[in-house]
Amino acid sequence: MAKAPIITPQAEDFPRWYQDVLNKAELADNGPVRGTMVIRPYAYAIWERMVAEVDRRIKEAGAENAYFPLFIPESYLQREAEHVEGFSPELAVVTHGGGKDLEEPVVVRPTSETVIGEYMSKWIQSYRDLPLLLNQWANVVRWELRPRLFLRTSEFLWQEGHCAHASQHDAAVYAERILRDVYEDFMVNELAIPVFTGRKIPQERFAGALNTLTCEAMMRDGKALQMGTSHELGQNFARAFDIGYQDENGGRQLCWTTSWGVSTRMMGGLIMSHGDDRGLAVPPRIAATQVVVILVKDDDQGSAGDAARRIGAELTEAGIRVRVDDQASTPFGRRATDWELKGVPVRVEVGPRDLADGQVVLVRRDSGEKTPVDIAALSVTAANMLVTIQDAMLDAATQRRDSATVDVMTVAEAADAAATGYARIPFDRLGESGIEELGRTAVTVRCLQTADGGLPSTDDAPGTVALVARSY
RNA sequence: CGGGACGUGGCGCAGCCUGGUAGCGCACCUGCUUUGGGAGCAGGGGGUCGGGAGUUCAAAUCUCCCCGUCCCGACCA
Repeated sequence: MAKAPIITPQAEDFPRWYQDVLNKAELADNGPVRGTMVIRPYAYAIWERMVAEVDRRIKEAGAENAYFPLFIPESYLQREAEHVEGFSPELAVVTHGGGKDLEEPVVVRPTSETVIGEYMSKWIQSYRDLPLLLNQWANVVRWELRPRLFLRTSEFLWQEGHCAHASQHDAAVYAERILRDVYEDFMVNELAIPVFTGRKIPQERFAGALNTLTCEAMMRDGKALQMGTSHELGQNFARAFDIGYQDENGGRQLCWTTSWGVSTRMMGGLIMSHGDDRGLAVPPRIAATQVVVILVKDDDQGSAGDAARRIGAELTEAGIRVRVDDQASTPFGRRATDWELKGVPVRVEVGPRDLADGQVVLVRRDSGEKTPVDIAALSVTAANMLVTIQDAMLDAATQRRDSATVDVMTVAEAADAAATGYARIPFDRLGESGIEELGRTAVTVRCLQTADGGLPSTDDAPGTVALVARSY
Protein backbone atom coordinates (compact mmCIF):
# COMPACT_ATOMS: atom_id res chain seq x y z
CA MET A 1 0.00 0.00 0.00
CA ALA A 2 1.54 3.31 -1.08
CA LYS A 3 1.66 5.82 1.71
CA ALA A 4 2.36 9.52 1.70
CA PRO A 5 6.09 10.27 1.94
CA ILE A 6 7.39 10.06 5.48
CA ILE A 7 9.49 13.13 5.02
CA THR A 8 9.49 16.01 2.55
CA PRO A 9 11.43 14.92 -0.56
CA GLN A 10 14.77 16.70 -0.99
CA ALA A 11 13.89 17.93 -4.46
CA GLU A 12 10.70 19.51 -3.19
CA ASP A 13 12.14 21.54 -0.32
CA PHE A 14 15.64 20.76 0.94
CA PRO A 15 15.55 22.85 4.15
CA ARG A 16 12.28 21.24 5.09
CA TRP A 17 13.72 17.80 4.33
CA TYR A 18 16.55 18.62 6.76
CA GLN A 19 14.07 19.63 9.46
CA ASP A 20 12.04 16.49 8.88
CA VAL A 21 15.09 14.26 9.22
CA LEU A 22 16.08 16.01 12.43
CA ASN A 23 12.63 15.36 13.87
CA LYS A 24 11.77 11.95 12.51
CA ALA A 25 15.18 10.39 13.11
CA GLU A 26 15.12 11.88 16.63
CA LEU A 27 18.39 13.75 16.19
CA ALA A 28 17.83 17.17 17.74
CA ASP A 29 15.36 19.70 19.06
CA ASN A 30 15.48 23.42 19.54
CA GLY A 31 16.43 24.46 23.05
CA PRO A 32 14.26 26.85 25.07
CA VAL A 33 16.65 29.76 24.49
CA ARG A 34 16.81 30.99 20.92
CA GLY A 35 19.57 29.37 18.93
CA THR A 36 20.30 26.63 21.46
CA MET A 37 20.03 22.95 20.66
CA VAL A 38 19.16 19.73 22.40
CA ILE A 39 21.14 16.85 20.94
CA ARG A 40 19.10 13.68 21.30
CA PRO A 41 20.65 10.32 22.23
CA TYR A 42 20.81 8.85 18.74
CA ALA A 43 22.67 11.87 17.37
CA TYR A 44 24.81 12.23 20.47
CA ALA A 45 25.98 8.63 20.10
CA ILE A 46 27.18 9.49 16.59
CA TRP A 47 28.86 12.63 17.93
CA GLU A 48 30.65 10.51 20.51
CA ARG A 49 31.98 8.34 17.70
CA MET A 50 33.18 11.49 15.92
CA VAL A 51 34.86 12.68 19.09
CA ALA A 52 36.61 9.34 19.55
CA GLU A 53 37.94 9.26 15.99
CA VAL A 54 39.02 12.90 15.85
CA ASP A 55 40.56 12.67 19.31
CA ARG A 56 42.59 9.63 18.31
CA ARG A 57 44.01 11.48 15.31
CA ILE A 58 44.73 14.61 17.36
CA LYS A 59 46.76 12.56 19.79
CA GLU A 60 48.59 10.89 16.92
CA ALA A 61 49.50 14.37 15.76
CA GLY A 62 51.09 14.91 19.15
CA ALA A 63 48.64 17.26 20.85
CA GLU A 64 47.48 16.73 24.43
CA ASN A 65 44.06 17.44 25.87
CA ALA A 66 43.56 20.06 28.56
CA TYR A 67 40.66 22.15 29.78
CA PHE A 68 40.35 25.91 30.15
CA PRO A 69 37.54 27.92 31.76
CA LEU A 70 34.22 28.78 30.16
CA PHE A 71 34.44 32.37 31.44
CA ILE A 72 37.00 34.75 30.03
CA PRO A 73 37.72 38.27 31.31
CA GLU A 74 36.34 40.71 28.77
CA SER A 75 39.67 42.51 28.67
CA TYR A 76 41.40 39.44 27.24
CA LEU A 77 39.39 39.62 24.05
CA GLN A 78 40.35 43.24 23.61
CA ARG A 79 44.05 42.58 23.48
CA GLU A 80 43.96 41.45 19.85
CA ALA A 81 42.36 44.08 17.68
CA GLU A 82 41.01 41.96 14.83
CA HIS A 83 39.91 39.28 17.25
CA VAL A 84 37.68 41.63 19.28
CA GLU A 85 36.29 43.17 16.19
CA GLY A 86 35.46 39.79 14.73
CA PHE A 87 33.84 38.34 17.80
CA SER A 88 32.30 41.29 19.66
CA PRO A 89 28.98 41.18 17.83
CA GLU A 90 28.37 37.59 18.81
CA LEU A 91 29.53 37.55 22.43
CA ALA A 92 27.43 36.52 25.39
CA VAL A 93 28.58 38.69 28.28
CA VAL A 94 27.93 38.05 31.97
CA THR A 95 27.64 41.25 33.96
CA HIS A 96 26.00 39.92 37.07
CA GLY A 97 26.98 37.12 39.44
CA GLY A 98 26.35 36.12 43.01
CA GLY A 99 23.63 38.69 43.27
CA LYS A 100 25.73 41.72 42.33
CA ASP A 101 27.31 43.47 39.40
CA LEU A 102 30.70 42.12 38.41
CA GLU A 103 33.64 44.52 38.55
CA GLU A 104 34.75 43.32 35.14
CA PRO A 105 32.24 41.64 32.86
CA VAL A 106 33.18 38.14 31.77
CA VAL A 107 32.43 36.74 28.38
CA VAL A 108 31.34 33.20 27.72
CA ARG A 109 34.09 31.86 25.46
CA PRO A 110 33.36 32.12 21.76
CA THR A 111 36.75 30.40 21.23
CA SER A 112 39.71 30.19 23.58
CA GLU A 113 42.77 31.71 21.90
CA THR A 114 42.88 34.43 24.52
CA VAL A 115 42.71 32.46 27.76
CA ILE A 116 44.91 29.74 26.42
CA GLY A 117 47.36 32.38 25.18
CA GLU A 118 47.56 33.79 28.69
CA TYR A 119 48.60 30.41 30.07
CA MET A 120 50.92 29.57 27.24
CA SER A 121 52.74 32.74 28.12
CA LYS A 122 53.25 31.43 31.67
CA TRP A 123 54.21 27.93 30.64
CA ILE A 124 56.65 28.65 27.84
CA GLN A 125 60.11 29.91 28.83
CA SER A 126 62.58 28.13 26.60
CA TYR A 127 62.81 26.84 23.05
CA ARG A 128 62.86 23.45 24.81
CA ASP A 129 59.20 24.02 25.78
CA LEU A 130 58.22 24.15 22.13
CA PRO A 131 56.17 23.17 20.38
CA LEU A 132 53.38 23.30 22.94
CA LEU A 133 50.51 21.34 21.42
CA LEU A 134 47.18 21.63 23.26
CA ASN A 135 43.63 20.66 22.49
CA GLN A 136 40.40 20.95 24.37
CA TRP A 137 36.93 19.53 23.91
CA ALA A 138 34.44 22.13 24.99
CA ASN A 139 31.28 24.05 24.36
CA VAL A 140 31.47 27.60 23.07
CA VAL A 141 28.90 30.33 22.61
CA ARG A 142 28.43 32.68 19.69
CA TRP A 143 25.20 34.64 19.63
CA GLU A 144 24.08 33.75 16.13
CA LEU A 145 21.54 35.84 14.29
CA ARG A 146 20.25 33.05 12.17
CA PRO A 147 20.58 29.70 13.92
CA ARG A 148 20.06 26.31 12.26
CA LEU A 149 20.30 23.07 14.17
CA PHE A 150 23.82 21.62 14.01
CA LEU A 151 24.92 24.04 11.29
CA ARG A 152 24.91 27.24 13.28
CA THR A 153 23.74 27.18 16.88
CA SER A 154 24.45 29.75 19.57
CA GLU A 155 26.09 27.11 21.70
CA PHE A 156 27.96 24.28 20.07
CA LEU A 157 30.33 21.50 20.97
CA TRP A 158 33.74 21.34 19.42
CA GLN A 159 37.37 20.63 19.71
CA GLU A 160 39.79 23.53 19.63
CA GLY A 161 43.50 22.98 19.24
CA HIS A 162 45.92 25.70 20.30
CA CYS A 163 49.61 25.40 19.65
CA ALA A 164 52.71 27.49 20.05
CA HIS A 165 55.69 26.95 17.73
CA ALA A 166 59.21 28.27 17.54
CA SER A 167 59.05 29.41 13.94
CA GLN A 168 56.62 30.41 11.27
CA HIS A 169 57.68 27.38 9.31
CA ASP A 170 56.92 24.99 12.18
CA ALA A 171 53.52 26.62 12.65
CA ALA A 172 52.65 26.40 8.97
CA VAL A 173 53.69 22.75 8.79
CA TYR A 174 51.60 21.88 11.83
CA ALA A 175 48.53 23.76 10.66
CA GLU A 176 48.67 21.81 7.42
CA ARG A 177 49.34 18.54 9.21
CA ILE A 178 46.16 18.99 11.26
CA LEU A 179 44.20 19.84 8.14
CA ARG A 180 45.37 16.72 6.33
CA ASP A 181 46.09 14.03 8.90
CA VAL A 182 43.31 14.87 11.31
CA TYR A 183 40.49 16.64 9.50
CA GLU A 184 40.65 15.53 5.90
CA ASP A 185 41.55 11.98 6.86
CA PHE A 186 38.69 11.81 9.35
CA MET A 187 36.12 13.32 7.02
CA VAL A 188 37.02 11.17 4.05
CA ASN A 189 37.71 7.88 5.81
CA GLU A 190 35.23 7.95 8.67
CA LEU A 191 32.44 10.26 7.53
CA ALA A 192 32.75 9.23 3.87
CA ILE A 193 32.54 12.90 2.95
CA PRO A 194 34.98 14.08 0.30
CA VAL A 195 36.30 17.57 1.01
CA PHE A 196 38.11 20.23 -0.92
CA THR A 197 41.00 21.54 1.13
CA GLY A 198 42.26 25.02 0.47
CA ARG A 199 43.17 28.45 1.68
CA LYS A 200 40.62 31.07 2.70
CA ILE A 201 40.68 34.49 1.08
CA PRO A 202 41.40 37.36 3.53
CA GLN A 203 37.71 38.28 3.91
CA GLU A 204 36.86 34.75 5.03
CA ARG A 205 39.72 34.26 7.49
CA PHE A 206 39.43 33.68 11.21
CA ALA A 207 39.52 36.95 13.15
CA GLY A 208 43.17 37.51 13.96
CA ALA A 209 44.64 34.87 11.64
CA LEU A 210 47.31 35.24 8.96
CA ASN A 211 46.12 32.22 7.08
CA THR A 212 43.09 29.99 7.40
CA LEU A 213 43.02 26.52 5.85
CA THR A 214 39.66 24.88 5.37
CA CYS A 215 37.85 21.65 4.52
CA GLU A 216 34.85 22.32 2.30
CA ALA A 217 32.25 19.66 1.63
CA MET A 218 29.29 19.65 -0.72
CA MET A 219 25.80 18.97 0.52
CA ARG A 220 23.23 17.18 -1.61
CA ASP A 221 21.57 20.44 -2.55
CA GLY A 222 24.84 21.64 -4.06
CA LYS A 223 25.68 24.08 -1.28
CA ALA A 224 29.07 24.07 0.40
CA LEU A 225 29.66 23.49 4.09
CA GLN A 226 32.82 24.51 5.90
CA MET A 227 33.54 21.39 7.93
CA GLY A 228 36.72 22.39 9.70
CA THR A 229 39.44 25.00 9.77
CA SER A 230 43.10 25.25 10.74
CA HIS A 231 44.60 28.67 11.30
CA GLU A 232 48.06 30.14 11.27
CA LEU A 233 47.79 32.99 13.74
CA GLY A 234 51.26 34.35 13.04
CA GLN A 235 52.56 36.28 16.03
CA ASN A 236 49.36 38.25 16.59
CA PHE A 237 48.27 36.41 19.70
CA ALA A 238 51.84 35.80 20.83
CA ARG A 239 52.35 39.54 20.82
CA ALA A 240 49.05 40.27 22.57
CA PHE A 241 49.64 37.69 25.30
CA ASP A 242 53.40 37.82 25.40
CA ILE A 243 53.96 34.21 24.42
CA GLY A 244 57.72 34.14 24.03
CA TYR A 245 60.78 32.03 24.63
CA GLN A 246 64.53 32.20 24.87
CA ASP A 247 66.30 30.59 21.91
CA GLU A 248 69.52 28.54 21.76
CA ASN A 249 71.57 31.71 21.62
CA GLY A 250 69.92 33.32 24.58
CA GLY A 251 67.87 35.69 22.42
CA ARG A 252 64.26 36.52 23.21
CA GLN A 253 61.77 35.32 20.55
CA LEU A 254 58.03 35.53 20.04
CA CYS A 255 56.14 32.31 19.36
CA TRP A 256 54.07 31.53 16.28
CA THR A 257 50.71 30.11 17.19
CA THR A 258 48.09 28.00 15.45
CA SER A 259 44.51 27.09 16.26
CA TRP A 260 42.15 24.61 14.65
CA GLY A 261 38.69 23.21 15.21
CA VAL A 262 35.83 21.02 14.16
CA SER A 263 32.38 21.08 15.70
CA THR A 264 28.92 19.57 15.94
CA ARG A 265 28.41 21.23 12.57
CA MET A 266 29.86 18.01 11.19
CA MET A 267 26.61 16.31 12.21
CA GLY A 268 24.80 18.65 9.87
CA GLY A 269 27.32 17.83 7.17
CA LEU A 270 26.82 14.14 7.72
CA ILE A 271 23.05 14.46 7.42
CA MET A 272 23.14 16.60 4.29
CA SER A 273 25.93 14.68 2.56
CA HIS A 274 24.42 11.23 2.75
CA GLY A 275 20.75 11.60 3.61
CA ASP A 276 18.11 10.83 1.00
CA ASP A 277 14.34 10.76 0.72
CA ARG A 278 14.18 7.83 3.08
CA GLY A 279 16.02 9.75 5.79
CA LEU A 280 19.46 9.74 7.29
CA ALA A 281 22.17 7.37 6.04
CA VAL A 282 25.11 6.90 8.37
CA PRO A 283 28.41 5.51 7.07
CA PRO A 284 29.28 2.28 8.94
CA ARG A 285 32.54 3.49 10.46
CA ILE A 286 30.88 6.42 12.22
CA ALA A 287 27.55 4.72 12.95
CA ALA A 288 26.82 4.17 16.62
CA THR A 289 24.57 1.33 15.49
CA GLN A 290 26.01 -0.45 12.47
CA VAL A 291 23.56 -3.30 12.27
CA VAL A 292 20.01 -3.58 13.50
CA VAL A 293 18.73 -7.11 13.90
CA ILE A 294 15.02 -6.88 13.37
CA LEU A 295 12.66 -9.66 14.35
CA VAL A 296 10.14 -9.71 11.52
CA LYS A 297 7.60 -11.74 13.43
CA ASP A 298 7.82 -14.25 16.19
CA ASP A 299 6.40 -17.74 16.17
CA ASP A 300 4.25 -19.38 18.84
CA GLN A 301 7.18 -20.78 20.78
CA GLY A 302 9.08 -17.51 20.66
CA SER A 303 11.98 -19.30 19.01
CA ALA A 304 12.37 -16.68 16.25
CA GLY A 305 12.79 -14.02 18.93
CA ASP A 306 15.38 -16.15 20.67
CA ALA A 307 17.18 -16.61 17.36
CA ALA A 308 17.20 -12.86 16.70
CA ARG A 309 18.70 -12.15 20.10
CA ARG A 310 21.26 -14.91 19.64
CA ILE A 311 22.22 -13.50 16.23
CA GLY A 312 22.57 -10.07 17.78
CA ALA A 313 24.91 -11.46 20.41
CA GLU A 314 26.99 -13.23 17.75
CA LEU A 315 27.38 -10.07 15.71
CA THR A 316 28.35 -8.13 18.82
CA GLU A 317 30.87 -10.86 19.55
CA ALA A 318 32.29 -10.29 16.07
CA GLY A 319 32.99 -6.65 16.98
CA ILE A 320 30.00 -5.10 15.23
CA ARG A 321 27.91 -2.38 16.93
CA VAL A 322 24.48 -3.98 17.04
CA ARG A 323 20.97 -3.29 18.22
CA VAL A 324 18.26 -5.89 18.36
CA ASP A 325 14.71 -4.80 17.58
CA ASP A 326 12.49 -7.59 18.82
CA GLN A 327 9.40 -5.43 19.33
CA ALA A 328 7.30 -7.84 17.33
CA SER A 329 4.10 -6.25 18.58
CA THR A 330 4.83 -3.31 16.26
CA PRO A 331 4.25 -4.17 12.61
CA PHE A 332 7.38 -4.99 10.65
CA GLY A 333 6.95 -2.30 8.01
CA ARG A 334 6.80 0.37 10.62
CA ARG A 335 10.03 -0.68 12.26
CA ALA A 336 11.80 -1.15 8.94
CA THR A 337 11.03 2.41 7.88
CA ASP A 338 11.98 3.76 11.28
CA TRP A 339 15.45 2.23 11.11
CA GLU A 340 15.89 3.44 7.56
CA LEU A 341 14.95 6.91 8.75
CA LYS A 342 17.71 6.65 11.33
CA GLY A 343 20.14 5.51 8.67
CA VAL A 344 21.46 2.31 10.24
CA PRO A 345 23.76 0.91 7.52
CA VAL A 346 22.66 -2.74 7.61
CA ARG A 347 19.43 -4.37 8.64
CA VAL A 348 19.28 -8.08 9.40
CA GLU A 349 15.77 -9.43 9.00
CA VAL A 350 15.06 -12.48 11.12
CA GLY A 351 11.75 -14.30 10.74
CA PRO A 352 10.38 -17.84 10.95
CA ARG A 353 10.36 -18.27 7.19
CA ASP A 354 14.09 -17.58 6.81
CA LEU A 355 15.02 -19.44 9.93
CA ALA A 356 13.37 -22.56 8.53
CA ASP A 357 15.96 -22.37 5.73
CA GLY A 358 18.79 -21.53 8.12
CA GLN A 359 18.96 -18.03 6.65
CA VAL A 360 18.43 -14.36 7.40
CA VAL A 361 18.11 -11.41 5.03
CA LEU A 362 20.62 -8.55 4.95
CA VAL A 363 19.41 -5.19 3.68
CA ARG A 364 21.73 -2.30 2.80
CA ARG A 365 20.56 1.18 3.75
CA ASP A 366 22.58 2.88 1.01
CA SER A 367 21.33 0.81 -1.93
CA GLY A 368 18.29 -0.99 -0.55
CA GLU A 369 19.76 -4.24 -1.84
CA LYS A 370 18.57 -7.41 -0.06
CA THR A 371 20.75 -10.49 0.30
CA PRO A 372 19.74 -13.82 1.88
CA VAL A 373 22.62 -15.20 3.93
CA ASP A 374 23.22 -18.50 5.73
CA ILE A 375 23.29 -17.87 9.44
CA ALA A 376 26.61 -19.63 9.71
CA ALA A 377 28.18 -17.05 7.41
CA LEU A 378 26.41 -14.02 8.85
CA SER A 379 29.14 -12.39 10.94
CA VAL A 380 31.69 -12.47 8.15
CA THR A 381 29.20 -11.38 5.49
CA ALA A 382 27.88 -8.54 7.62
CA ALA A 383 31.37 -7.31 8.47
CA ASN A 384 32.31 -7.34 4.78
CA MET A 385 29.12 -5.60 3.85
CA LEU A 386 29.88 -2.77 6.27
CA VAL A 387 33.21 -2.24 4.54
CA THR A 388 31.55 -2.33 1.14
CA ILE A 389 28.92 0.22 2.21
CA GLN A 390 31.55 2.56 3.63
CA ASP A 391 33.38 2.55 0.29
CA ALA A 392 30.21 2.83 -1.74
CA MET A 393 29.01 5.83 0.26
CA LEU A 394 32.31 7.64 -0.22
CA ASP A 395 32.26 6.83 -3.94
CA ALA A 396 28.69 8.04 -4.32
CA ALA A 397 29.37 11.25 -2.41
CA THR A 398 32.52 11.88 -4.43
CA GLN A 399 30.65 11.33 -7.67
CA ARG A 400 27.88 13.69 -6.65
CA ARG A 401 30.40 16.35 -5.75
CA ASP A 402 32.57 15.96 -8.82
CA SER A 403 29.67 15.96 -11.23
CA ALA A 404 28.50 19.22 -9.65
CA THR A 405 31.94 20.83 -9.85
CA VAL A 406 32.65 22.69 -13.05
CA ASP A 407 35.75 24.40 -14.42
CA VAL A 408 34.91 27.82 -15.80
CA MET A 409 36.74 30.85 -17.17
CA THR A 410 34.30 33.71 -16.60
CA VAL A 411 32.43 35.19 -13.66
CA ALA A 412 29.11 34.69 -15.44
CA GLU A 413 29.82 31.00 -15.93
CA ALA A 414 30.86 30.73 -12.29
CA ALA A 415 27.58 32.27 -11.15
CA ASP A 416 25.74 29.83 -13.35
CA ALA A 417 27.61 26.77 -12.08
CA ALA A 418 27.30 27.88 -8.46
CA ALA A 419 23.52 27.68 -8.73
CA THR A 420 23.88 23.90 -8.50
CA GLY A 421 27.36 23.24 -7.10
CA TYR A 422 30.96 24.36 -7.18
CA ALA A 423 32.68 26.38 -9.85
CA ARG A 424 36.43 26.42 -10.24
CA ILE A 425 37.75 29.61 -11.74
CA PRO A 426 41.29 31.00 -12.08
CA PHE A 427 41.62 33.47 -9.23
CA ASP A 428 42.99 36.26 -11.40
CA ARG A 429 39.95 35.88 -13.67
CA LEU A 430 37.68 36.38 -10.68
CA GLY A 431 39.26 39.41 -9.08
CA GLU A 432 37.74 41.69 -6.44
CA SER A 433 34.99 42.76 -8.80
CA GLY A 434 34.09 39.15 -9.52
CA ILE A 435 33.95 38.33 -5.82
CA GLU A 436 31.61 41.23 -5.28
CA GLU A 437 29.45 40.36 -8.26
CA LEU A 438 29.06 36.74 -7.13
CA GLY A 439 28.36 37.96 -3.62
CA ARG A 440 25.18 39.59 -4.82
CA THR A 441 23.74 36.13 -5.44
CA ALA A 442 25.18 34.71 -2.20
CA VAL A 443 27.99 32.93 -4.00
CA THR A 444 31.30 33.13 -2.15
CA VAL A 445 34.86 31.98 -2.53
CA ARG A 446 35.03 28.83 -0.44
CA CYS A 447 38.76 28.38 -0.84
CA LEU A 448 41.80 28.80 -3.04
CA GLN A 449 43.83 25.92 -4.43
CA THR A 450 46.88 25.58 -6.60
CA ALA A 451 46.25 24.30 -10.12
CA ASP A 452 46.82 20.71 -8.99
CA GLY A 453 44.55 21.02 -5.93
CA GLY A 454 47.28 21.80 -3.41
CA LEU A 455 47.48 24.57 -0.84
CA PRO A 456 48.67 27.96 -2.13
CA SER A 457 51.30 29.51 0.11
CA THR A 458 50.13 33.06 -0.56
CA ASP A 459 46.89 34.79 -1.50
CA ASP A 460 48.05 35.79 -4.95
CA ALA A 461 50.36 33.05 -6.19
CA PRO A 462 50.16 32.76 -9.98
CA GLY A 463 47.97 29.90 -11.17
CA THR A 464 45.77 29.94 -8.09
CA VAL A 465 42.26 28.60 -8.60
CA ALA A 466 39.20 29.74 -6.64
CA LEU A 467 36.41 27.35 -5.69
CA VAL A 468 33.16 29.26 -5.44
CA ALA A 469 29.73 28.12 -4.29
CA ARG A 470 26.70 28.99 -2.26
CA SER A 471 27.25 27.92 1.31
CA TYR A 472 25.70 27.25 4.69
C1' C B 1 19.84 43.04 12.32
C1' G B 2 16.70 44.04 7.28
C1' G B 3 12.75 41.57 4.05
C1' G B 4 8.93 37.61 3.78
C1' A B 5 5.84 33.65 5.79
C1' C B 6 3.98 31.50 10.03
C1' G B 7 2.76 30.39 15.45
C1' U B 8 -4.19 26.35 17.45
C1' G B 9 -2.86 18.90 22.16
C1' G B 10 3.81 15.52 20.74
C1' C B 11 3.75 16.37 14.98
C1' G B 12 0.96 18.27 10.60
C1' C B 13 -3.29 21.22 9.87
C1' A B 14 -8.76 23.37 9.69
C1' G B 15 -11.46 27.11 12.25
C1' C B 16 -10.24 33.50 12.16
C1' C B 17 -12.64 37.21 6.77
C1' U B 18 -18.83 37.26 8.67
C1' G B 19 -16.55 37.30 17.56
C1' G B 20 -20.80 33.17 20.88
C1' U B 21 -14.96 29.77 25.27
C1' A B 22 -12.04 24.08 19.80
C1' G B 23 -12.00 20.30 15.55
C1' C B 24 -9.44 16.79 12.00
C1' G B 25 -5.27 13.39 10.57
C1' C B 26 -0.98 11.14 12.63
C1' A B 27 1.16 9.93 17.34
C1' C B 28 -0.21 8.22 22.55
C1' C B 29 -3.21 4.73 26.26
C1' U B 30 -6.62 0.08 26.84
C1' G B 31 -8.73 -4.33 24.58
C1' C B 32 -9.25 -7.82 20.69
C1' U B 33 -7.63 -9.31 15.93
C1' U B 34 -2.99 -8.69 13.37
C1' U B 35 2.51 -8.75 12.17
C1' G B 36 7.82 -10.63 5.64
C1' G B 37 7.43 -2.95 3.89
C1' G B 38 4.43 2.85 7.75
C1' A B 39 -1.96 -2.73 10.48
C1' G B 40 -7.65 -2.99 11.51
C1' C B 41 -11.74 -2.33 14.68
C1' A B 42 -13.69 -0.55 19.31
C1' G B 43 -13.04 2.41 23.49
C1' G B 44 -10.02 6.42 25.78
C1' G B 45 -6.47 10.56 27.59
C1' G B 46 -4.46 15.15 26.34
C1' G B 47 -4.98 21.73 24.06
C1' U B 48 -7.94 27.75 26.31
C1' C B 49 -5.64 28.50 20.78
C1' G B 50 2.96 31.71 21.40
C1' G B 51 2.85 35.87 25.54
C1' G B 52 0.83 40.51 27.27
C1' A B 53 -2.43 44.61 26.89
C1' G B 54 -6.87 46.47 24.74
C1' U B 55 -12.03 46.65 22.21
C1' U B 56 -16.62 43.85 23.52
C1' C B 57 -22.02 41.31 27.29
C1' A B 58 -18.65 37.74 24.84
C1' A B 59 -12.00 37.03 21.65
C1' A B 60 -8.49 31.35 18.74
C1' U B 61 -11.29 34.93 15.75
C1' C B 62 -10.80 42.35 15.88
C1' U B 63 -6.53 46.17 17.50
C1' C B 64 -1.58 47.16 19.51
C1' C B 65 3.06 45.56 21.60
C1' C B 66 6.39 41.61 22.59
C1' C B 67 8.44 36.60 21.87
C1' G B 68 9.52 32.43 18.87
C1' U B 69 9.99 29.34 14.34
C1' C B 70 11.06 28.80 9.06
C1' C B 71 12.85 31.05 4.35
C1' C B 72 15.94 35.01 1.82
C1' G B 73 20.04 38.63 2.89
C1' A B 74 24.39 40.50 5.94
C1' C B 75 27.61 37.42 9.95
C1' C B 76 29.66 32.70 11.09
C1' A B 77 32.63 26.29 13.26
